Amino acid sequence: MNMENQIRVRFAPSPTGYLHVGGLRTALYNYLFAKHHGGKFILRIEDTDQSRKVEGAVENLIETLKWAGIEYDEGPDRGGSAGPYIQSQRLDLYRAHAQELVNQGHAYHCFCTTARLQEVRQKQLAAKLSTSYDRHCRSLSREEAERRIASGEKSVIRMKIPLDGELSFEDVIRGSVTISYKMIDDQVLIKSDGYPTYHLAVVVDDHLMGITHVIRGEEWLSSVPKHILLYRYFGWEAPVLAHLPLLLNPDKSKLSKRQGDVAVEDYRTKGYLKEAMVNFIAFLGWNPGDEREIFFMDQLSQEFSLDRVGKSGAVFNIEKLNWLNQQHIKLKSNEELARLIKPLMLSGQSADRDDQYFLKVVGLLKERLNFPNDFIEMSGYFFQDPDSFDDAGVKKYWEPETSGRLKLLADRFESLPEYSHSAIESALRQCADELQIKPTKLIHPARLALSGRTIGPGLFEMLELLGKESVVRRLRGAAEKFKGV
RNA sequence: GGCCUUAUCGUCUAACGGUUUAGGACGUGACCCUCUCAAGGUCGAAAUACGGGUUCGAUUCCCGUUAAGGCUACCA
Repeated sequence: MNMENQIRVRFAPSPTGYLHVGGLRTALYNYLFAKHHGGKFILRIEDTDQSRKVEGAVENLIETLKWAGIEYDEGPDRGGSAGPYIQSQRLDLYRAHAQELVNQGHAYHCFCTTARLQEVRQKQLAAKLSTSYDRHCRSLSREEAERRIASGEKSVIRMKIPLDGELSFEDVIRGSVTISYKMIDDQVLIKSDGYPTYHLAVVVDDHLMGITHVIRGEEWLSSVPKHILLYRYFGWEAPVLAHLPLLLNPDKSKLSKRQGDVAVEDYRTKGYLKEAMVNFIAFLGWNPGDEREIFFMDQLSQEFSLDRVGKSGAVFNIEKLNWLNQQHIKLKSNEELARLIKPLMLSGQSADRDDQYFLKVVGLLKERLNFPNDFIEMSGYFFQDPDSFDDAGVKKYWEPETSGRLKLLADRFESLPEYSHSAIESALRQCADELQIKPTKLIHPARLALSGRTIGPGLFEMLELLGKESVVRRLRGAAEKFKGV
């Protein structure tokens, strides 16, 4: 592979707290695109807004990406040849580049106060005009600007937008887009605190880091002209652009916290598998073009292509996520699933049983799990005798003769020379036969006696796994307990 | 308000002018399987926002309307 032509993409979140599911998708698409083309995926932290900085957010972001299996080749904690990967550590770079723009006449110092800016805006609003900076300082001479800076006056650096004309650019997903310069403000490049704005930093970094493709959310589409203009001012080649459709609430508004969880970690703590999450997120805006639905990360990277990314926003449909979660649980081996479940259990819940037994319980309950967590609530009776019995179940299944029947059944099981699934089943059916009742008259009460519930795995699998001793004990115990019913 | 973007079943989407009675999946309804619950299977209801063009032929191309979303900060 030719290094010159190697594809380099990046995910550039700002550390304002948690990783948003929309951010996860952006990261995922970038990652998949890089992997698919044998390129590099870079993580860059965009922390140029000091007021929005959140303690621990970077670590949290990194941790969540790693959980999802999105590994980056270069980033804050990994290093790389294009570092540093945190924008607050690159301030000199932005200032130097902004100065270059000033020197070339593509940008200028602006001394307008916040108060004046607000006043201008108020007037525009009152006159029902669209709000924009009135370019008050654009005509200041270099000499005057130098003088005011020297005298200690605060300023920002703004880029010059052409006064008329328009700019067209190509987006991989959206095709050709044209925006008139009249609609664009003389954007602030360097803020009065010396930090760059997003627009300057993103262009400088993407270029310096050799980014070939910018894949990001649609909310950036409108600011592309500013970026393209900056590339031109610097004499750089702009990367290929791809603006992803947004993720939506069920009511089609932009996905927000009010209508459900938006933090990836929330889904993680709820017990969604990373495989399900990745599979689901990948399909929000992309599909393989055929009818396959279940995908793992490596298949996704093999097949991912920007050509198959849609243009319209996608509702985050939790029902489908749930289904995918269930599918991925079923696809896990008992061993894998057990590894996920074990840490969730209280130490006493399964401590007295060996791993083989635990694994078998997992296997028996796997199909019934929507979340790994469900196992805890479902599996109690596999580890200790039930201490409560479903009232409605007792009422429904327990007849006056039932206790006697279960005692007989217990006797039969006890004397079974070989305690296997088929032996258990034929013993029970034979028993029912002798009692001249249908097997279900034994099956339902037996399940109740063994588990305290009316729902659960097949009775014979359960009986076998529980073992003769505890089955006999539980049958007799329940028979005694409910003999007066 | 202005600018930009988008528009196929409730939801995610397929169909890159004709192979389409618009396909699949989730959800939903019925049925089957069955010792319960799941799982699985079968069948069903369910969509091209609207109006104009272009074309022999439009879900697909163009225009308009409508609706939704994004942007409109010294936030990203």
